[in-house]
Amino acid sequence: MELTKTFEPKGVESHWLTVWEEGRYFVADPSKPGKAKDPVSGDDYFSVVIPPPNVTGQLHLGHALNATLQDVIVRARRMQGFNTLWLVGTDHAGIATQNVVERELAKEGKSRHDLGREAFVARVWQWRDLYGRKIIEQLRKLGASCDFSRERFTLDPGLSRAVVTVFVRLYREGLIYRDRQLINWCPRCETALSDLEVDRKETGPATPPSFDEHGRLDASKLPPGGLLYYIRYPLADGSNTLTVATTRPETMLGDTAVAVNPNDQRYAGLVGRRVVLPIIGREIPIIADEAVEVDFGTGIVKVTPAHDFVDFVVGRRHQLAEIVVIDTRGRMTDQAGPYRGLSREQARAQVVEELRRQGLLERIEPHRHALGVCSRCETVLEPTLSWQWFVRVKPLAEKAIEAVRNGQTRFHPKHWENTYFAWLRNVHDWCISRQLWWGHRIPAYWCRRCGHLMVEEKSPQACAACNATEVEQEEDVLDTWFSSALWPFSTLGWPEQTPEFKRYYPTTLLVTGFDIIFFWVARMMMMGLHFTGQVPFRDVYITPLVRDQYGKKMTKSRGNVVDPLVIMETYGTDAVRFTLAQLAIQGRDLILSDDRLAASRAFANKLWNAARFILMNLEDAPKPLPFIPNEKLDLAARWILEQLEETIAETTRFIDAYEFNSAALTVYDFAWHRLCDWYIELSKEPLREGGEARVRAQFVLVRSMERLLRILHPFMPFITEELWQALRPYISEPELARHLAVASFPKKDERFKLSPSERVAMAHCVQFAQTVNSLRALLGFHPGERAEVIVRPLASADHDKAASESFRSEVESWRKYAGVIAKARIFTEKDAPATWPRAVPFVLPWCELSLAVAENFDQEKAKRILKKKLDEARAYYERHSARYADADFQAKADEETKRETARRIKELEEQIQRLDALVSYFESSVRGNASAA
RNA sequence: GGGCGGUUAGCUCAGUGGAAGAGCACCGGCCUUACAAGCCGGGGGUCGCAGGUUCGAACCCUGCAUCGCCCA
Repeated sequence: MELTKTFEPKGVESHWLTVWEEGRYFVADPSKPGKAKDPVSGDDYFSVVIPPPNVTGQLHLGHALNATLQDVIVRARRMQGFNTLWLVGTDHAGIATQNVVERELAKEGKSRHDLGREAFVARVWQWRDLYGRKIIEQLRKLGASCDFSRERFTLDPGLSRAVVTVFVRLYREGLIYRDRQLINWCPRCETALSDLEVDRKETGPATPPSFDEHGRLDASKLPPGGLLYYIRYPLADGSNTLTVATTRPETMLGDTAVAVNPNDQRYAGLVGRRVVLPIIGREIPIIADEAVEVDFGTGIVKVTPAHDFVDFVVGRRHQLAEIVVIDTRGRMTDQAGPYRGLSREQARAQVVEELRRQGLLERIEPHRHALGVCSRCETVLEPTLSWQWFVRVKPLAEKAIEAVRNGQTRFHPKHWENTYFAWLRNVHDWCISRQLWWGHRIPAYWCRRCGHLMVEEKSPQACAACNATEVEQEEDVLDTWFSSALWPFSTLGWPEQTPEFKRYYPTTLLVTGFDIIFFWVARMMMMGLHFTGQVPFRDVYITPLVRDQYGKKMTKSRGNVVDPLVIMETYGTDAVRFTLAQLAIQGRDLILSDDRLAASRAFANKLWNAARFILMNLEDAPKPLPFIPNEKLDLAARWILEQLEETIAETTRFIDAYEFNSAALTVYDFAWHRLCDWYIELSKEPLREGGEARVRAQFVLVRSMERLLRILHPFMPFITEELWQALRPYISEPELARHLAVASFPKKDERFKLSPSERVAMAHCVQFAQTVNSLRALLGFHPGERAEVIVRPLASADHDKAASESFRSEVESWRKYAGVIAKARIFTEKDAPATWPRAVPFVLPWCELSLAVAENFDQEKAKRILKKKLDEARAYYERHSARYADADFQAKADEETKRETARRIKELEEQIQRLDALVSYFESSVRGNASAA
């Protein structure tokens, strides 16, 4: 099989997507037993539900990261033999989707009201069917091995049924109630929002506005916040005025009291008196309430119960009237007197003008505060008094806290559980009704005749109270997150006891971002525990946040959003995935840069070429290759195979611990720096040699590469599948899988290993070769030029004949290899040529070597190198011997450490002694023979 | 105001108690027939600051500084 000279990802990727799909490899089968078992839970399955992206979504880097990490685990588990399900789908994203379709309609000059509810909802479905699967397609392209046959959507019949079941049960248990309260309201979306859908936007301090010559204000230039207005309220007895401070002067029209803090000595005498509300002329009381901050403004505040959360609470405490002056579209109501019909903004400008005209505007100050805005459209929210449905969260939260506290569900990294706990401990009731058309319509029914309320799974035929048949359903729909909270079990068929639900619940893992801990994780936990009695997932892995190369969060407004599809196109999907995995460090943000992506692309290319080299050398090989046991292999072969098995074990450990970065690095290091840099180079000789040597090398290369491809497959599925297919005919394995995607994940094979002394020998070999290479470069050898080196034991070992013999035989075992890597002929003293030209000596902790050099080599340079090494060795020696001489160290350090330190000191002593001798030799021999011996 | 996280080489980051590491960037030498998206070398860090614990601290504790995030 011929491979191109460089890796071309494009065709490869789409090809394997099709093949995997046709093989139905990712379709879960609940009836099959798993071939692996989790050592802790005992589960033979592995299931993950994707955090549902919303239907309006496009794949962004956050999704790409999230999906990549899920896919790494899922592919690994599938290969390990677990019965694996990765369930995929989308949520209906009530507000966002409705907005999209409303904008479409607006282009046709229509509003949703023109169509009516039914036609509008039909239109949204149409939109969803056309465009709503885009993100799923993008996930496929990324190589995500989801079970696309089980794709779910929160508005599917099954999931909708789960929503109704849950709603009715919670209502009957008293955990859902209806109430008229002040809630967050978006006047643009015209719906209620939950606390979590409110963004806080820091505002101000802004520049106070200027009035024109007519005393008018330009409403369009008035900032939405950032100002504090001081307004005088005359006392009802006309004796004086009080000054109140507010950020929202237009709400004064709805004031029903003025308040001070009961502990505020300044105003103690005021409480119980009355003021006249300017413009409106209403008399309102002065009350005392703890909620008033003494330091805010003048310490006297206006109270508008219908338009401010604090004031609402104060108002209920003091039984104040709740006067609504702003309606659901942000327009002033009839209660706003002269300002009725104006927008909030216009009303503000006019109220301020009027107060000024009447001399009641004391001053306007710049002021810093936070404005609540809609997380969807950034419109400034209007706290609004209305009837809504709420979930009583506290009782549910307690169980959710406990399940994490006792370890039934674990967070990775662990510290995120603090965020989870903090939120659940302070949780408020959840406003779940939305005044939208797109979503799950609340299963509550009203009798038109007597007003009786019925919450039922199915529309009642008649009123349970008066038997009238005119029954109508609640108009509101549920918060999208209400249905997402059920996702881990509603997608599996609950409330039915489906095979999927029985087989795959509780799910094994949830992978998501920290910003979603409240929206999803906490709510899924609450609902899961309440309705199934079990946690919805055992592990929660919190992904890092993706930032751009300047460390900035990617946002549309900054314009620094990187489109994953673009970089997939540029670098190849495997490279993007590998980069993301490599940078996914627990507890840290992920900064993506072109450099990293390029490095991953280079890695893919490196693999490609390594495989190409191997394949080039398999033309004469039998299919499959015969298995060769450890004993029949030479040292280098056994070394690389042992390294391979270590790499397999380590990578598996890191994947199990969700340490994706370390897993990726481990594989990378083995592939590049050991397999490619060492073994492939070492294999060239036996391959050339032919015969048994060639056959053995072929076996080792194929084994190393194909097992490497298996552990790398979860990270880089496409290139590994492509290369593995090419190698597959040569693999000898009973019941070998047709494709890598479903091949077995390797387990550490203990048969391939070195003895301890061989391990030391190879470590020496590596160090020796690196030293020779380093000297070659420093002394200006041409890369193609062959070096000649003598290696001998350090002086102290010289006298011991046995030691000297074992030294010689060790060198014998690896000198061929070091010779290849360092392009050198290596001699021991025994076989060194009798006449030796000029040479540069060098000393390692366990040997001495000298490198033959040309007549005119740079002696000064050689001396500098030696001196530098000598200084380093001395510094270490000083540090170690000082430590070793310390009485406390002798008394308190453990034996192992002492032994090791003593050994190093001895080693360093010898090295220094030899180096020192060599340096002085150099110094004394002006132009003498440098072959110090 | 409360909490969490970071601060290690020019950049991005590994490294949870016993000789400071990787990738990229930089410098030098090489097209050595798998790979120039490559090969072989090299330089570069009082591990934010100050105390403490310890025989021994990048690592544990305290305080401070600074950057970022979350909550109120």
